[in-house]
Amino acid sequence: MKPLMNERTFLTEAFYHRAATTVARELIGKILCRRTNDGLTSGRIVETEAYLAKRDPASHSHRGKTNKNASMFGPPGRAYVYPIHARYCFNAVTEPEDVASAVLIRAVEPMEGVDLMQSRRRRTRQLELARGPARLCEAFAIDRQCDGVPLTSPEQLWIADDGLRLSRSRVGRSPRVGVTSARESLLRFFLRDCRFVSPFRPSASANPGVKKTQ
DNA sequence: AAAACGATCTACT
DNA sequence: GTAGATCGTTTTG
Repeated sequence: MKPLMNERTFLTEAFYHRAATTVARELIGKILCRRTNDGLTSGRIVETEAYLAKRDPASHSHRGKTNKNASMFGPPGRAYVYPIHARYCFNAVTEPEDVASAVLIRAVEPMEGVDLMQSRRRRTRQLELARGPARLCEAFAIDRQCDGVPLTSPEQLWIADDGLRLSRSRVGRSPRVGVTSARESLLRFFLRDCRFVSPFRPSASANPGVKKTQ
């Protein structure tokens, strides 16, 4: 496990202050880091999905600001964490304040704190530990208390850059773009342009719950 | 206070 | 590939 976590390389607000699709693509290969009383966990981001502010009916911000999606309307570089199906999903807020776009982190490849992750989830194969937006939240102990926390300082939750460079062309749009709900089925067009995967994504095979659309 | 709702997961074929 | 589980949160009566 080679790359040492240099906390001075964390991404700052300027990184997130750009188009959600750009941030989604560039987050591939970066390192999600989390520190709790239990210790440090980190992992390579291998799959992301942008949720656009306007004209994207799948975005939680699409029908305006509410208590629950408020942090999406806040400044970029903060967490938007939101409960679903008895678990949680983690987003990084992007673009200027009030635009309300965000990037969902869909999968991470565990690096540090694997034992801790395995104790938080039930013992699972390493590549399965944090593959899936709700799985990674469980592995990293991310819940509603993280909603709104800044990602722009290496304290409890941040994203680091260890210098790995993936060529733009190798960061592809997801070949498995699909639908996970009836509502999402209306959104194939958007998904096609908003999901990104790492060429080094673990387990190129099944992604449960995702159906083919073509 | 009860019911409905998920940007999902697991187990199993 | 899919059925059934899951439970915190919001919505409804």
